[in-house]
Amino acid sequence: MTRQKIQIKKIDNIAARQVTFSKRRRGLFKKAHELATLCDADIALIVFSASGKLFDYSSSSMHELLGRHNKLPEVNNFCQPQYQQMEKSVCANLREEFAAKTKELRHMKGEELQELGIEELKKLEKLLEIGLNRVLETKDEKFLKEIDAVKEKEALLMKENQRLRNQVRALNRDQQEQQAVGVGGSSLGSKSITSNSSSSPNPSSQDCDDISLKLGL
Amino acid sequence: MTRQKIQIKKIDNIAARQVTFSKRRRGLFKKAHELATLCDADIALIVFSASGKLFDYSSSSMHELLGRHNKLPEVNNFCQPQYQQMEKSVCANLREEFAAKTKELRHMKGEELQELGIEELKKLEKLLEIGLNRVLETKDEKFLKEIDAVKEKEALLMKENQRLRNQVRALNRDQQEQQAVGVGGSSLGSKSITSNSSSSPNPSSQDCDDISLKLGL
DNA sequence: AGCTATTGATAAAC
DNA sequence: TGTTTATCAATAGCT
Repeated sequence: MTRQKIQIKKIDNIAARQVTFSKRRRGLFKKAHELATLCDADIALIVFSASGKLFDYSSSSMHELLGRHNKLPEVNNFCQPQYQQMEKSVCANLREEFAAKTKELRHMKGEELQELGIEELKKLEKLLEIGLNRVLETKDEKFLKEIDAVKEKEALLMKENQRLRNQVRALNRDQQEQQAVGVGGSSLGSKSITSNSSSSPNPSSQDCDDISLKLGL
Repeated sequence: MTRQKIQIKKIDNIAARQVTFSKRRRGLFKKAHELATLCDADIALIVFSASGKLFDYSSSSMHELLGRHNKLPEVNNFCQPQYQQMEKSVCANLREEFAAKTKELRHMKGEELQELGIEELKKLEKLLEIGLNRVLETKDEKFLKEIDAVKEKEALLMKENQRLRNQVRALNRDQQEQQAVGVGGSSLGSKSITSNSSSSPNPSSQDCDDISLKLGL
């Protein structure tokens, strides 16, 4: 990948393969460590060289348990026990972390505080205040968003109302003109529209009032 | 590592941390695969995100075994003894609960709040207020206890001081009486006591001042 | 999610 | 293996 790009396929030359293995293995472990550190992730990494030699890395909490791999280096009957061991240790470790997390959560809920010292309580207080503030901020944001959404709806409704009002006015005008000309015949459709508009003489302003009321809460 | 070099330590910004996690995780898996392919190595890689989500990679031979992570226990019951399956399902459950607890804790710390609705945020707010109040109460209790303890100590010290003062006064009186009678001989011990008391003419009130100062902070 | 300027990783050489 | 160097790859900060 320098001097020249290489293809990702098994390296034929044995010596070159070993060299590359060493170098890339280091790089891989470094990357694993960086990811674990930067992103607070738990990582377990096991590498067997082609000759069967074992290398492993595990971040933080898993380290102790997975470290047992090193106690049985060559004797390892390969992959299966390795994996099972890893699974077990991950599980055991998970239990531990679970217990720790549960306790932390209880503390944050104000339970079992007696076991804490004053300094720990002060830290907890700060943590809770930060959390509370963030919650309040987020809640406000959500409220504002909702208000915006309602306002947008309001604008649309007012537009639509205006359109309808104009339509009604136009129809009324048409009808009056027809009556003025003395043409008595009228369709059932236009009749119903007329009756609707007459039953609520000023529908537009009333709708607006309703909306403002809703927005006012 | 581009635009600007970064330090390898936990990324504070939550969104940035998630983005980096995604990017680097891909990179790590790619590197693992390349190493396995180029150098004919067997590699197992397990990554838990901070929120408890599992990602894994394994080369060739381990693939089958590690693939079982994601499958439900009842799906693969071929060669595996039952207890291992139980272990696995227990582990899977634990992982789920762990993830849930982690999320709850994050919410309490004010992280990843966008995914919550207003009602949930209100509940969270209440929870945090309750927790915070309890912490404040407990802290106050601890402070009061400590003050009581110090006060008790103060009382004991004052008592002891009184006793010592009386003793000193008695000894001084004795000495003066002896001198008045004209008996010049005096022991080395009484000499040292005399010199001590004379170097600090009013030891009792001074001690009291010190204690009040300490209590005053 | 996609784009670059940079940093980082590393193939080839010793 | 360790070091060096010329390149290629990964990715941090933006958008």
